[in-house]
Amino acid sequence: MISFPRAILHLDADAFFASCEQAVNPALRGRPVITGKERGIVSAASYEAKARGVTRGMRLFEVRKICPDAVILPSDYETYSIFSLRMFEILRRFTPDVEEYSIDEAFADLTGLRRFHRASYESIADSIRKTMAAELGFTVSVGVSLTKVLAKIGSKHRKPNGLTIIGSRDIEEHLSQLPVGKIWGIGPNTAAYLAKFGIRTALDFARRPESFADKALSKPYREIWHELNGRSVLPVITEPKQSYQSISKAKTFTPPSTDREFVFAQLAKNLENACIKARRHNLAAQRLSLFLRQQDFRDNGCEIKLDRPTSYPAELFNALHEGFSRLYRPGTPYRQTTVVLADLVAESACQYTLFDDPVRIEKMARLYKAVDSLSARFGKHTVQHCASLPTRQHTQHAGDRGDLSHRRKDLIRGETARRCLGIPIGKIQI
DNA sequence: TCTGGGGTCCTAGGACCC
DNA sequence: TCTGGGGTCCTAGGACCC
Repeated sequence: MISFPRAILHLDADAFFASCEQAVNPALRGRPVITGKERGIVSAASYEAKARGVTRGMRLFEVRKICPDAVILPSDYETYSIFSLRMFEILRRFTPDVEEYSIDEAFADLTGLRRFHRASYESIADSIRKTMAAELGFTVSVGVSLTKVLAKIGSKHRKPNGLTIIGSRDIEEHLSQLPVGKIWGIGPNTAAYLAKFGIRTALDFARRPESFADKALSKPYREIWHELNGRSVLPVITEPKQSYQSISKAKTFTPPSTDREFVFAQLAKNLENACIKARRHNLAAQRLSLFLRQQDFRDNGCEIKLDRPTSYPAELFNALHEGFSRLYRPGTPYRQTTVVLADLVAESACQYTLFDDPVRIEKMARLYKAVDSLSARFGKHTVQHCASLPTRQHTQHAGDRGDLSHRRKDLIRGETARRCLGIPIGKIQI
């Protein structure tokens, strides 16, 4: 248990995706910018758009009504990833202890660095904020406190371009304003549960005795309770994420379909995509899960244990088909399919069992190596399995576009982002 | 918040074993 | 056969995050 007071910083980019778009294209600055065109709902909205009433998750036709001059763009993850990397790099100039929490958020441990920087924690945080704004071309919001949970409350307190320090004497004041459901890690279910005990605000929660936390709550919530009381129990995780526990691919289609072949093709395509990602990370799955979501949003799924870890669709189609047949009900309209590759292990760690056919497996490995290199040159799904072909017929929506002009555009945009930040041109893997 | 896509972690309970 | 206690492993499902 860490016993001396810590200074944990949380940094949150303001309207990150929209800000990146404005940073690469100065003509968009000062204008309402929205990303998420490919999904039909708002992923991110610039502050100009938010001022006009645009919110996250809003449907785009609605946006066009309330904000006809909105610039609506498809998401461009390569550009966002480049800005994200630069953001973490800037933070590491101030402290080596950085946790890359998500594409637009980071935690950092500043404890003990006042002497090194000859500055208070507040002015270190302020320098970080200002450096970000100067070098990225958009603002971030920052919170500093004794724990991760409190730092996160701080960064949310004032946005955009905010800096909030929550010292031990300020904790109560901040918590008394905050509904318990707004705390990081407490969702609607837990908020409703806590309400049964008369807990409405974060302060109500923090004030309950430890015996309450021990008796009534599970581990994640006990940890939050400690953190709210200024005791740091959640570490800043500085090791970069190496691997995945699972890889999933999902796709919603509108309108919902009752066509067996079409629904299976969607599933098969998800499987191919999940496998491509697994191979890129040199991972192989020992378990395959699939889910079908009906029109009414009910899910049913099943799970299949695999005989041997694999990332080759050809080896998985039998299992996929078997699972699908178990789940599929004729006449039921489905709107989404999902594939999950789980129990992932490093490919290099895979051993042949007595029952495997090494020759066949080697052949398959060579085949997929060829498929992957063709895709690298000519684009994803240059080579595709027959079973996933029937997705082509009615999904002409954005996202399924295969034409080269989009790809060309993406490349150009990626280069623009690099030039913006002075990064050498080269392929980035997301 | 009427709902897109991609993840993580925790717990309860059953199976099985000594 | 009313019959302890304890451990491990696995799975289903819940809850939450961005």
